[in-house]
Amino acid sequence: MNSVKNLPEKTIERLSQYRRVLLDCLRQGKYNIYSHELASLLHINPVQVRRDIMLIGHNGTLRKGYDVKRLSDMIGTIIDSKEGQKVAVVGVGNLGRAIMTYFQGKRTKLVIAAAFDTDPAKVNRVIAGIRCYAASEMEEVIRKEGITIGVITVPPDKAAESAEKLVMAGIRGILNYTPVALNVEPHAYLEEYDMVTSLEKVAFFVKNRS
Amino acid sequence: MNSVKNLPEKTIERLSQYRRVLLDCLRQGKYNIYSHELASLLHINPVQVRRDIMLIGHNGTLRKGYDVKRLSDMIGTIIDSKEGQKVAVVGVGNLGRAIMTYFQGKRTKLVIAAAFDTDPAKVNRVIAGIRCYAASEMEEVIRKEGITIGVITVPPDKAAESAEKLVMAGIRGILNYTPVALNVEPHAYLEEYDMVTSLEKVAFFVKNRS
DNA sequence: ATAACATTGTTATTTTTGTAACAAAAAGAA
DNA sequence: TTCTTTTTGTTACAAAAATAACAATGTTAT
Repeated sequence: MNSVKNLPEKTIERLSQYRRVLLDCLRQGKYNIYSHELASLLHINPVQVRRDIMLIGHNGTLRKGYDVKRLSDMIGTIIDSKEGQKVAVVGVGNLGRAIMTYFQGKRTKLVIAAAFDTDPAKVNRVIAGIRCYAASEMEEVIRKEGITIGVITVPPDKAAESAEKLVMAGIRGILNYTPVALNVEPHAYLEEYDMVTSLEKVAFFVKNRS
Repeated sequence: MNSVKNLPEKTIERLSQYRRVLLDCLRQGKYNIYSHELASLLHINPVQVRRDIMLIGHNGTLRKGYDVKRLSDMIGTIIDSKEGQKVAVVGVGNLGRAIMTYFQGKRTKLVIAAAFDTDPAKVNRVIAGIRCYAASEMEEVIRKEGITIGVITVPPDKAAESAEKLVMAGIRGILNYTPVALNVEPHAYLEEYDMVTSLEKVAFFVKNRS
């Protein structure tokens, strides 16, 4: 079977990036775009762009490139859920707030619906447009709101506990920003990102450049 | 040639993660670790762990695993620079502060030495232990301090300008957290990370799970 | 002492990802 | 019209990454 479910992981990442660029284009009144333009905006190869677009079953127009609106809609049908998905941010520290602020009114299909923290100064307040609940209410709120994705931005020592609570609440996907490897399989899809690793990687390549 | 410079990119990322786990082990008084333990802590395959460790020319002891201290030191010789490297954070918003706080006193070989912002309320103050300078002083401070790496955490519309300034100041590596693809080649090594893409990826896999 | 086991180190194989090559066809030039 | 150029769509190839297979060998059990 060659359906959308089998798209390569890297292609999914790039689709998200293509759409970001495409939405910028629309804002600027640009209605067509060539594969090589998309490619150079993202520092990748034009062939890869065409290949990705082929894989999702879209097609462009010879010598006119891709219709920006149509392509971005098409990407939407691939990566968005029809009814949208709700996201919870667990941990309203600097990083949590960064994400909440960043998403404010950005996507309609991926909405941050709740934040959780243990700090009484934050609980029951609205931060960056998002209601902050007590961590103890997590299961209840997640179920009631139908939240499917959790973003963990708590301090490292609270990470495992937060993940466990999310899983208990029936969460389906977790994006973990703490440097603690979580164990949530097979209940939830897990994506981990560690800023230190990224920075150390940059440092390594800086050091080893001729 | 099969030197350290030719290590696969993914291996570099994993080395950073191995070290993180190894340092945790040391703190907990665990002095030996098996490849399968390291692997399960990072959700990867034990063979990959052994292979990575082989590639850096380290070796363990049969049936005793790897010496935690020796291995973590060895990883240090690969990914750290002997004299260390200094990092600047450009943009002291929520995300910038998250990174500054996070690094406070963590690594000795990778030190955040300065932050930059345009907000007068932040300039010339010390935030999370780091001196915040005016953006206009960027070139001067970076050269004077010998800063080699820049982390960009400004709002999207300031991203290109910030990158340009960093390059002008002779920066060698950039970690870009804004959703704007920068063009800094061939002056600096560039690593980009977009939180929206990560979240959309999680959303996609949540949606497409059986 | 011998057998069974556990674990590393390494080579071989498979899978995934990226790139090159090129046919097809529309647009413009001669 | 016919030729050249440009750009897509697709297949073929190459590179990178991950996994499997297995030899080597020390350890424990019998």
